[in-house]
Amino acid sequence: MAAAAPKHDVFQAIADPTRRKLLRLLADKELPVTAISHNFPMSRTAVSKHLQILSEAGLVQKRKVGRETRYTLQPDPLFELKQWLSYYERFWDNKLTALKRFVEEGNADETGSLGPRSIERHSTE
Amino acid sequence: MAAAAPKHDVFQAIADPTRRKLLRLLADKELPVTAISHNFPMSRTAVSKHLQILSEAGLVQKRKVGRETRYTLQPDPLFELKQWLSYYERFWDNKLTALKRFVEEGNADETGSLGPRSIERHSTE
DNA sequence: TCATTGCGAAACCATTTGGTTTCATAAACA
DNA sequence: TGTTTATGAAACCAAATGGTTTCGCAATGA
Repeated sequence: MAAAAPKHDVFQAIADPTRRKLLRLLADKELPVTAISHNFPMSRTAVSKHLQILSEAGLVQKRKVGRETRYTLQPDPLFELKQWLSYYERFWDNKLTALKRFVEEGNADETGSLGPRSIERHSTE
Repeated sequence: MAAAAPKHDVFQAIADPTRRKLLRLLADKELPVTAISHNFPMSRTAVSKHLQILSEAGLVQKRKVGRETRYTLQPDPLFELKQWLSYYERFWDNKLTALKRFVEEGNADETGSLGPRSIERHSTE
């Protein structure tokens, strides 16, 4: 047993926009590497390496079928993220009204890469 | 507008364990750099650079007080994380919760993720 | 059998990251 | 005034990251 500490954790795995896009892509479908790579502006090998990282973080499952390796989402590790995040929920619960307005104004980004300057700084002090 | 795209986004900012620890530390307290750095096994300068990255991601606020620079948590950008994560909740949620959310959201809308109403407390507390 | 397809491993490269030490400067204090 | 304190900027470094191209090999198919 004694599962060796994985080299890549969930936080690191989702830090890269390509890998976030991969997770979305594999959320419902099971796809082989080459098909996956057609969705990205980089080599198949590069995509394959991203898939490896996701695999090390436990975020995707691979299955060999003939000469193909098919990948699909394995969402369980994301629960750790959710737990981490839950600590901070109390903070925006307080500001719920402000955030609600923000979201309803349509500022939410849907690209998955999510532009940073997301929420304007209200000088709260 | 025209605000130059910040170099660091939330996903990248929280990828580093030191920075996650910083967020926790500053969650309730407002602290100056030197005091903060006492909590970490690295130089003050190194901590300062982490704080800069968090600042660029909008996750901390700095305030100059005399010769000190005091930092505190600015949790709003974490909401973006929650939004991203919400897409995957259906995978680990039980069917009842999923149905509940579906009903509460009225339906899948623009982001395909969540509207303000889905800000809900989770059992994690 | 032989060519093709799907894939990972390896070697390589440029850039980023996370750390260091040193230095300059502004604020506080004796 | 002169000294100490708090901090950021700069220069530097090793390692990690994200990409490439080349190669080998197993599975498929003509």
